[in-house]
Amino acid sequence: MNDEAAARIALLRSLSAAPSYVFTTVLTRSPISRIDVSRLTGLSQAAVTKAVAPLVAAGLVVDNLGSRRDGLPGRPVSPVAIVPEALVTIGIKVNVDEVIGVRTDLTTQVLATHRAPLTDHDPDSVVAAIAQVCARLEAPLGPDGGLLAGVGVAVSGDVDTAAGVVRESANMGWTAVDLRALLQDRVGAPVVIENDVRALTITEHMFGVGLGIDSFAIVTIGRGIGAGLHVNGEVVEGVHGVAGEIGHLPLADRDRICACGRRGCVEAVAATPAIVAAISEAHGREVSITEAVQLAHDGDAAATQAFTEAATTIGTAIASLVNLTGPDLVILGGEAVSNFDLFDQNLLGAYREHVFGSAGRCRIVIRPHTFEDWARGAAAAVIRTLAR
Amino acid sequence: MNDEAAARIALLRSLSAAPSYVFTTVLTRSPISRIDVSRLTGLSQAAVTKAVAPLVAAGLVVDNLGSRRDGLPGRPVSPVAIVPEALVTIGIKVNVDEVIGVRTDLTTQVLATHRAPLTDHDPDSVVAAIAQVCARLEAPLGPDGGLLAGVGVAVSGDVDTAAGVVRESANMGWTAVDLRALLQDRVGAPVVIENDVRALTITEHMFGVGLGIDSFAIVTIGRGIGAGLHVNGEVVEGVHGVAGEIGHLPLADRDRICACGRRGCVEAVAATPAIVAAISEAHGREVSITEAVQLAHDGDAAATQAFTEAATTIGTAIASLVNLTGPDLVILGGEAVSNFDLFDQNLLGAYREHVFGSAGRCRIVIRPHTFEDWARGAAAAVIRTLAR
DNA sequence: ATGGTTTATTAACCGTGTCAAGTAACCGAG
DNA sequence: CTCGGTTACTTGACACGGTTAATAAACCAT
Repeated sequence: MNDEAAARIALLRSLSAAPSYVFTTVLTRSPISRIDVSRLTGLSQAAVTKAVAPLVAAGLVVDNLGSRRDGLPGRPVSPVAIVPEALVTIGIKVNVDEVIGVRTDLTTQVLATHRAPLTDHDPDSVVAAIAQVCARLEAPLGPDGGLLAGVGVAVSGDVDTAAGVVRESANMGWTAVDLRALLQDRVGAPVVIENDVRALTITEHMFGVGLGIDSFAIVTIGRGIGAGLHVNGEVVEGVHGVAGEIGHLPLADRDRICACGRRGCVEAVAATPAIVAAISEAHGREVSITEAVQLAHDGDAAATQAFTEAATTIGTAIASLVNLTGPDLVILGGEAVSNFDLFDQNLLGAYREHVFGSAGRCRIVIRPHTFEDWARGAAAAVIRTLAR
Repeated sequence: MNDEAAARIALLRSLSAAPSYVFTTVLTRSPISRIDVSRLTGLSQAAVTKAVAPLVAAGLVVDNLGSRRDGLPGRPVSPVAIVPEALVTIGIKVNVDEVIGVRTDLTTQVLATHRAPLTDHDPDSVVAAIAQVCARLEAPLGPDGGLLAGVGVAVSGDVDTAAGVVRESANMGWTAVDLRALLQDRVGAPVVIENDVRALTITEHMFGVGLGIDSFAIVTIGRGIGAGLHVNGEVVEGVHGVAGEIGHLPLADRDRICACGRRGCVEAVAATPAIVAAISEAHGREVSITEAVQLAHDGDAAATQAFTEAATTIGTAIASLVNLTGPDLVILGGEAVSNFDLFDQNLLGAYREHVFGSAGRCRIVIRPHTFEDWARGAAAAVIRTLAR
C-alpha cells in the first residue's frame, strides 16, 4: 500500500470507540447527516462534529454535498458521505475447485474479478493460486499496491481469525494450516483469514439486510449447509472456533450417513450432493445438479421427493436455530437458493410447524449469493478489521 | 427498604462501568486483593483503589481483613471482601403447584425459606400467594423492610424483563400478565420479573460453575426442558423474548405429540411427565415418577426404554445446541438430574455421537438444582439489576 | 538495619465526550 | 426585504474517568 493508504489506515486504527462507531455509521449509511449519526450512535452532535473532522481531512469522508431543499423550516442538513475509493481491498473465496477473487472499494463494490482453477488442494498449491489471483487484481494498483488496505481470504471450516490459521477444513482436507503466514509475504497488504459463512455474515451486517439488526442468522444452502450467527450485536465464533454448524444438526433419519461420518445430519439430506445422489440412485444413473433441478421442475417423482425432503429438513433446522437463539432475522443464502421455488413451500411449512411461540416473529428473507458475493464477504472481513 | 439500604442501592446505581465491574468482581470472588481485581478487570491498580473506597464507606465491602502471612517477599495483600449482609433480597420461584420463596443475602445465601401451595393459576391468586410468602419473609426485617433491596420472581415462559411482564407462560396458562404492576404495591421493594431458566443462568454465572466463563449454557431437565444461554458474556434473551427453547427442538419421532401441540419436540419424550406417561401406558396403570425411577433401577423393560429414549434425545438436543452456539460449558441442571445415573451413559453417548468437531471440547457438568436453587436464581436476578 | 520485592495510595495529568452557548442556513410572514 | 422561527452544525469550557508515575507501606532475606 502507499503512504496515503497507510495514513488512512493508521487514522482508523487510532480511533477510540466512539469516533470509530461514527465512521462505521457513515460507512454503512452514507450519505447521512451528522444529526442522524448522532441519533443512531447515541452520541452528542458535538462529538459527531469532532469525530467527522479528521475523517474528512484524511479523505475518507466528504462534506458539503449539495444540501437539501425540502421545504422544511430550519437549517438544511449537510450530509457527509463515505469516499468509497479512499481504500481498496481484495477479497478471496476459496472453493474446492476454484479460487475467486474480487477487488472492491470501501463499500465492497466489486471493481474487478479474477478466478483461478484448483486442481490440487494442498496448502502450497492453493496459496500459489491465491497469490496469482491477487497479483492480477493488484496489478492495476501500481507497484506499491496503491490504496490497497488488505487481502481477505474466506475458507470454509474451523478458522481462527485472530491467529490467521485454518484449524480444520473438511472441504479442503486441511488441518492447522497457517494460511496467513503462508500468504503474507506474497501479497502487498495485511492478510485476514476468515470463515466463509462468518465473512458473508459480516457483509450482510454492514451492507446488507442485516444492517442495524444485531441478532440475526444467515443460513447458506449449497454444497454444504452452514450458518453464521450474530447475537446481541456480536459474531458468535464459538469458544473452540466452531459455531453455526446447522448442517450437522441431527434432524434427518438415522440411516442417512453424512460426509462427516455422523448419522442423520441435515447435510446428509439437504446439501446439493445429497440431493443429486438421491435422484441419481432412483434413476440408476449419474444425474447432474442442473438436470436434477430440471427433473424436479418437470414433476419427476424421485426428484420432487428429494427436494421436498431437503426443504423440510432445512426448515426444521432453521426452526431449531430460531428456537435456541431467538434472532430477529434469518437470511437464506448460498448458491442453491436460486432454486428456491423448489424449497419454498416445504421449507417455510416445516419452519412454521416447529418454531416456538413468539420466536416465530423472526423474519425470513431470501438472498441468492453468487460466488462473487462470497469473495465480497472476504473483503468485508478486511473492512471490519479497519473500523469496529 | 430503609435509608441505609436506599443509600447503598443509590451508590451502586450511580457507578459507571468500571467501578461497577470492580464491585461485581469483589462480589463474586470475595475475598480478593485489589491487585487481583485489577488483573481480572484490566483496570489499573489506582482505579481499583478509587473504586473500592466508596464501597467500603457505604458498608458494602470491608477492608483490612487480617493480611496474609505467606512467607513471600513484598507487601502482603490486604484483601477486600463483600459484606453479604449489606443488603437482603427475596427470590420467588413460581411453580405450577407451589410458590417457593427465599430470603437471601447479597451472595444469594439462603437466610430463610417459605412456601405456599397454589390451587388456582389465575394471576390474582398467584399474586396473592406470592405476596403472602413475601410478607412472611419480610416480617423479620421490620416494618420498613430493613435492608431489602428487591424482590425477584422467576416464572417459566416468555418473560419481558424490562417491562416486568409475563408475555406467555404455557405452564401457568398466562398471556400478557403484568406481574410487576400487580405485585409492586404489595411488597416493600422493587420487583424484578425474570424467566426462570435465565434466572438460574444468572446465578451460575455469578456464583456458580459459570463464573468467569462467558459462553455457556444451562440445560434444565424436569417437568419441562429448557435452556439458558450466555454468549460472549451476555444473556441471550431472544429478540422476541424467546430463546433457549431446547425442549421444543424437533428431534423426537414425529408421532410424539408435545403438550405445546407440536410434533416431535424433545419435551414430548424426555420431560418427566412424558417419561411417566410412557411407562404408565406400558404397564396399563398410573405410575408415579418415584415409582418410574424405581422401576428403571430394577431393570423394568418399559421403564428402561423410556429413560433411554429420553436420555438419547436430550443428548442429541445438547449436541445441537453446542453445534450451533459453540459454548465452553454446558451445565445440566433441574430436578430430574438427581436421577442422572438413569441418563448418564445414553445422554453422553448421544451427545458425543452428534457433536461436531472441536465444539466437542465443550465441558459438560452436572448440577442438581433444588426448588430453593430456582428461587435463589430469582434473587440473583435482583442482584444483577444492582450491579452490572 | 538494609536492600529487595510486592502491594496499595496519592497526585498530576490527559483523553474523551457532554453541555451550553453561539453560529449558520433555511422558511414564511409581514 | 427584514425579521422571527426553526433546525443543523460548531465551538469552547468543563467534568468525568481513567492512566501513569512517584511514593508509601509492609513484608522477606541477609
